[in-house]
Amino acid sequence: MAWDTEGTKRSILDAAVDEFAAHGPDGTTIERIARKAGVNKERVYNYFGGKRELFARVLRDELAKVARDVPVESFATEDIGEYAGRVYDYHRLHPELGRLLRWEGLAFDAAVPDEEQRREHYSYKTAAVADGQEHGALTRELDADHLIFLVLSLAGWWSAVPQVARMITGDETEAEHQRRRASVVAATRRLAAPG
Amino acid sequence: MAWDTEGTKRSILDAAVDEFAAHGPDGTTIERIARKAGVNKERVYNYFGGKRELFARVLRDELAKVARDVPVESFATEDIGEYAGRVYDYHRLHPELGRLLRWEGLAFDAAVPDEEQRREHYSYKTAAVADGQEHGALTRELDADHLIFLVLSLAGWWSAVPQVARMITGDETEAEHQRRRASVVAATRRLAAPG
DNA sequence: TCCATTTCCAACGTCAACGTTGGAAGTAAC
DNA sequence: GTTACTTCCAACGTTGACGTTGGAAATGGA
Repeated sequence: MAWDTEGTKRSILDAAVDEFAAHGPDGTTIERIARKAGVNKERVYNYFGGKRELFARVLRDELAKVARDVPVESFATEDIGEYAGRVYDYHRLHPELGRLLRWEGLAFDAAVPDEEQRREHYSYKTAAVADGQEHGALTRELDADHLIFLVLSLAGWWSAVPQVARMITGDETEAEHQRRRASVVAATRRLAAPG
Repeated sequence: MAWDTEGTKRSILDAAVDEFAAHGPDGTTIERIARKAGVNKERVYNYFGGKRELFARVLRDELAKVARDVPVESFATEDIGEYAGRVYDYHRLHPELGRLLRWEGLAFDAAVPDEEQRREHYSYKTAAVADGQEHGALTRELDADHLIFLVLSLAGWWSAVPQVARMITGDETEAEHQRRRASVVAATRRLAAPG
C-alpha cells in the first residue's frame, strides 16, 4: 500500500479542529486526535510538534477560512448590517472558529501565536469601517476600531455564551435562529447608522 | 487547636474560584485547589463532592454576587446605557464571573446546573427591558429578550476575546479602558433608543 | 535486486490527577 | 476519663496522558 503523507496530515488537522473546538487546549489529548485520525500519535508529534503548535496551526487555518468566506472591502459601499448577518451565519455554520478563539482567550490570552499577522487581519476590517465613516455611511460617534469590535460582538455573543442565550431567549429552533439573525442585522444598523 | 469548618470551606471556595476562573473545569485540579487552600484534597471531596459539583457551587455564588452588585429594576426609570457601563465595570473588576460563564459555555453548554433558577435570574432583566419599552423609554424594534442579551454582549465581549480586543484596539491602558466604557455606554444608547 | 530513506506504529517509562481509605488528632457529652 | 463523634491528612491503587524510542513496512533510485 502506498504512503499518503498529505492525507495523513489532513486527517490529523481535521481531527484536531474537532477536538480542540470541542475540548479546548487542556481538555484535548494528542491520543484522541490520533485515534480519531486513525494514525499513531507519534505522527502528530513528528508532523506538527506538540499540542501548542498544533493548536496554533489549527487556529491559523480557521482564521484563513473566515477571511476567505466573509470578506469585506469597505462599508462605504457594503451594508454593515448585512455583513453582521453574514458573520452570524458563519458562526452558526462553523461554530469551531468562535470556540477556538474563546478557548484561546481563556487559556492563553497573552502570548497569542501569529499576533502580528492577525493584527493585520483585523486592521483591514477597521479600515473598512473608517472608510465607511469618511463617506458618511457610518456614524462617527464611535471610533472605527470600537465600532467594528462591537459589531462583531453582536454577531458572536450568541455562541460565546450559548447557555445564557438559551436561558434568555428559549431553545434554538430554526425560527429562533432567524429571529436572532434579524436582531443582529437590525441592532448593527442602529449601532452604526450615521447622524 | 480548634476546628474551623466554615473557615476551611471558605478557603476551599476562594481557591476554587481562582483556579476554575483561571484554568477552567478541565485545567483545574482538585489537588491544586486543596494546596492553595492549605488543606487536604479529601476535604474537598468530603465537603463539596466532585469537581463538577464544586464548579456549579462556585458559579452559583458568583452569579449571586453580580445580581447583588449590579441590580436593576426597570429601564423605564434607569438609564440602560449607564447600566451597561456598570456591567462593563463589573466585568473589569471581577473577571472571574465572565470567565466562569465562558468556560461553562465551552465545556458544558447543554446540561447547565441550576438552570431553572438561572432562567429566572435573567427573566428579571428581560422584564426590566420590557417595562422600559412599555413606557416608551426603549425602542420596540428589538424584542426585549434580544435587546438585553445584545446589551450584555456589548459590555461582555471585551473580556470574552481579550486577545482580539487587544489586537483591534491596542493595549489595555487605563485610558483605553475609559474609552471602551464610553463606547459601551454610547453604543448601548444607540441600540436601545426609542423612535 | 539492493540500499538508503521515509512513513508508520507498538511499547515504554514518567508523571500527575483521580477518588478512596484507614486511622490520628481534636471536640463534646456524660 | 471514657465514649462517641467530627475534622483532618498521609498514603494508596488506578488511570490516562505525556513525549520518546526502536524497529518494521513501504518506497524509490542505482
